[in-house]
Amino acid sequence: MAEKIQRVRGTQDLFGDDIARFDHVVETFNRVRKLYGFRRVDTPIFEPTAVFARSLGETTDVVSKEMYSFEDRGGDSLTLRPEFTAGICRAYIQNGWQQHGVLKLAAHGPLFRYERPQKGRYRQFHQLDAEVIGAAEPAADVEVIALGAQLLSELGIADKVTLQLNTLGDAETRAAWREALVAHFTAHQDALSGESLERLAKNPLRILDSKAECDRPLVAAAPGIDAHMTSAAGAFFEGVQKGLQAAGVDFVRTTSLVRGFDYYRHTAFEFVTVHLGSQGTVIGGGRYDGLIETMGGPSTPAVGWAAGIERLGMLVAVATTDEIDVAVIPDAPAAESEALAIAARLRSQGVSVATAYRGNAKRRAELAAKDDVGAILFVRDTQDADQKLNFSGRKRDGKGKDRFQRVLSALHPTYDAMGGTYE
RNA sequence: GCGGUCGUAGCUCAAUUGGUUAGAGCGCCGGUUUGUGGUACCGGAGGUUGCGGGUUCAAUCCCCGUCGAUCGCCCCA
Repeated sequence: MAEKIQRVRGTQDLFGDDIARFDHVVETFNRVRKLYGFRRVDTPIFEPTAVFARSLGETTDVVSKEMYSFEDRGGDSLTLRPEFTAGICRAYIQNGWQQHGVLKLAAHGPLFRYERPQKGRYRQFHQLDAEVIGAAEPAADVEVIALGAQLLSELGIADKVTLQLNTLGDAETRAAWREALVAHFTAHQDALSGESLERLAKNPLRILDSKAECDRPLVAAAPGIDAHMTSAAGAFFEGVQKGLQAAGVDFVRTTSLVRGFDYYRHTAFEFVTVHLGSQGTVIGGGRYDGLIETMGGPSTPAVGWAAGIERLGMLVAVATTDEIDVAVIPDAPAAESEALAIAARLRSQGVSVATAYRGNAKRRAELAAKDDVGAILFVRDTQDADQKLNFSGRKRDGKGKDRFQRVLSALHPTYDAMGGTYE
């Protein structure tokens, strides 16, 4: 045998229970987003590298180290999308979607990041995405967050997840707060962990969610954003909080919740769980009023979130596999073609049918049992109409009579008699 | 990128301080049995113990490397 080829590191082959969970999450998302009027959008899986490089800032580590970038045959630098937002913004700008006024968009699909895989973190992973583009009002933040909350609720995992909420203020607030943080941590830099010392130079806000024990007291003593908040930014955050309360969405103010990039303004939020180890964020989002302008578009306010499908899938109860209504089994080889005709008839009438390709009736009944079908319809090789069909309910779930009647009414009228058992 | 743990039939796992021919269940294939409510019987195939090197009379077991999985760190758009 030739050498085995294995899947690329950090990718997954989804099947069975895994893909059932995956589908359940996506289907639930599609149902819920329609309740909020979010329209589907689908943008390319790869884009010019500039789409992501420009949105993130050319020099950041994520751009240089964590993107799947390559040259195509024409020599252009392309990148497999590491996020939805930048591609959607590119589409918004390119297609002039301002014409639609406030746009509420939903997307889902694969994303790619070159990272060390761990639980709930893959190199090809999948997200749900929701964005409101063109609205500067707190009500937009409230609506996207409420959408996320209802999604979690309908997935049956709301009790496992907490909404953490914070504000990064407007540009003025953020700059003043950042300056105060740098001053504070610089004054105590000999007490900082080595990692936080690096953050102090590169990304001081990130010190706030440091996991190092020695940083705790310094973080606790760090200046909060509230003292530096402009009245406009304070009013905005107040509006978001009031709106969430009105919408019945519980949240916890989490002053350590920050974002790494400059285009983020005002609201930042994450739905987090303690059930998935260190990769506990299942939905993360915020307001990014500065992004579209940074990418060369008109100054456009926007807010949105993305959710990890794999992570949500790990939290949901096992979705039941697609149940088959009935297995049609010929009792003898001579009844095979009649069984096929009956199966075709039932399927055309909306009854799902399992058929086996080989084996005697006993064997096929065993296979049907293994596949968890709801009932078995035996087809006998006989001219006696009363003995032709035998229906046997298999499951004690109280739906036996219903299955029997569905099968009976879906059969061709020439089958006017059927023996057997059902509940 | 850094550190810990792990890697044995298709799957889940065994195998005495390093010791003979690496086992079981499930699954798969074949047969028997004759009909069906998650459970019958008999048999069979299937492994270079992730891969490569080293130590040893002898390695699934010890050492090094590598690939992969997993947990944490870094990062997190």
